[in-house]
Amino acid sequence: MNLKHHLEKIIAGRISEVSGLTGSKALINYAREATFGDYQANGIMGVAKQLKTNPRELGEKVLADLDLGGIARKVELAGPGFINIFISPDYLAQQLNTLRTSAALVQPLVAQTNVVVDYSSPNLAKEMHVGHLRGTIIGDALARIFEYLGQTVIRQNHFGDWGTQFGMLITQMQDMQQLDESELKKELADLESFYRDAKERFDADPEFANASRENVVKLQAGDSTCLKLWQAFIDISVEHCQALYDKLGITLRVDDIKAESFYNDRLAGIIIQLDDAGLLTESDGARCVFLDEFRNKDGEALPTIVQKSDGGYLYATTDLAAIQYRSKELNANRVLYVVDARQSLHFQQVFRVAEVAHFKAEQCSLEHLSYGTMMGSDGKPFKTRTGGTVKLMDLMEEGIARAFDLVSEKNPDLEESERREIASVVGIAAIKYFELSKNRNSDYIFDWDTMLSFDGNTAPYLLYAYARIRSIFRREDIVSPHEYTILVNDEEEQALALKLLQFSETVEQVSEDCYPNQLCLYLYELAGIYMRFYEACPVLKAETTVRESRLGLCDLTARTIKQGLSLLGIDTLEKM
RNA sequence: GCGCCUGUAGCUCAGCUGGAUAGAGCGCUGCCCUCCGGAGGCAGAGGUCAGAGGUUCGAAUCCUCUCAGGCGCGCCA
Repeated sequence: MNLKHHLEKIIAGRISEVSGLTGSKALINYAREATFGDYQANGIMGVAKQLKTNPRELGEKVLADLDLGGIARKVELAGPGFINIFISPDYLAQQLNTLRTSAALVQPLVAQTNVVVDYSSPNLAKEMHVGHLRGTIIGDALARIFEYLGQTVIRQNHFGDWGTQFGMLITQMQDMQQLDESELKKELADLESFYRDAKERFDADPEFANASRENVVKLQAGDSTCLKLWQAFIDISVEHCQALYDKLGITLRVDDIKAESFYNDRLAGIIIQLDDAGLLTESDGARCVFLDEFRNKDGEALPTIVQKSDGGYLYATTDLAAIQYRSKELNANRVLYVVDARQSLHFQQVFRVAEVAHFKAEQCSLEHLSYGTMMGSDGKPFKTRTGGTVKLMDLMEEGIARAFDLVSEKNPDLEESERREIASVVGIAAIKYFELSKNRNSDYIFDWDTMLSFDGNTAPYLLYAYARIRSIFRREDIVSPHEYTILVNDEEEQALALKLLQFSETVEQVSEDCYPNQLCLYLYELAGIYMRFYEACPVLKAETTVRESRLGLCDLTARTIKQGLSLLGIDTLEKM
């Protein structure tokens, strides 16, 4: 039940009736203070203005025959024309008892859509580094959320596997043609240094550089030797990535890979279609699309280059082919590009070209979900002490090691193996949650101490809150909390009940505007409200009926935290 | 030069389509409590929301300009 939407519908309908204006909005929002109720409608003032009438009078009329069907215990007009809605405890209890017995905490959305999520998309030439962390984690959380809401999610890992640097890598590999598979794997164990070596030779040795350029051409022309070497390299690189995804708890699989090379044989067709549509212009030998809305510094048209003067294609071409594939073949309703903010101009151009060229269906929405950069404590992009990029695998291992120290300090009596297990969950959770809890638009400062803190909006705090609730149910005399009937009386019970009911509102909201930090905030607030409830309302000491009701609230809280974290791609622990 | 993003408490960050007295955590000050696992609860101090105009009954939020930082801007991806 999405109470917010429900109230919006009823009250907006009432406003329309009274005002005679169709499409009036109630503008339901959470009330900021308890004295203003639980929800408030802010739409009266705007409508009154339109009608040039007194907002209080209009409010009175709206309230006159308003029937919320037992949802509210009190509805009042306040201030210049707010409608404050106080939710009835009986209604909360009734809703929670329905929720308690249902398998899912959130009902699937009525509309069934195909959602393509393009995320992670590292360059296979190199090892994944911290720059890939944020997009990978945010994209994965969004994919999970859409799936949970019953949408058909199509993950697309748009690997970079076809750029010019592969010529260089192939040349480097040519020295190893006689190696068998396991020996080759050993050579490629550290992709980073393999790449570095190749680059060094490329820069120092003209013969090597020439061979590399030739290899690019050969590769793209389908030369079998080059293709074989390329494929061997890609296979190993994909394995590296998959190991990383598994460790990080990312749902991407080999089947989700639609690398750049996948679109290779469609690129010529893209050019032809653009040409047929009369959109192509040749400029300095390159083939470009010029659109009016994009202009450069001198007010001149800004090109989207789709074919280089040497005949090669660019990533704009590949992205156009991908749009066509996703819209026309995958039948996407939404395509979400979880890609960092620096590419925003590129996407604006490509999306617009795709639209003008009809590469996408009318109702297919292309959305660039951009995100900011990870900074070090100095406020500059996050680097190693020596100024290099931080490998993702190293980062995860450091997180786990730090979590292990922390667990060992807090709980030294646990077996080491158990502490290791806890550490691997806490360390990964801390990193992921830290990324997700921030508004994706802003740059943020990476800080181990904050993300591993047990205070504040962090993974350890939530994991601890969860484990603590669960510990109640390990008592022998508590068998099946799902059976308990929930009663809602005390103020703290009401607050908790309402918050629990709002889980679906939050998840649905995130599916609309794709800000997972809203879900993090919800979980943090839920845990806080629960703590206040637990502080004020004795559970185990209460009389049977109340005790069981409160156990029911505890159980529902635990389930909600677990489900919420799971949507963010974070595991929970029964003990920690 | 043009464009995009960012600027909120000492620090790290929230603040949803404009709504009532701008919030949280850390740090600082004080208080309380022990049904689970104190990795707890409550309260206080701390803000010209970068600055200046404007729109509005109402602006951190929308518009314009200025300042500061980050990023992008024809054949890399």
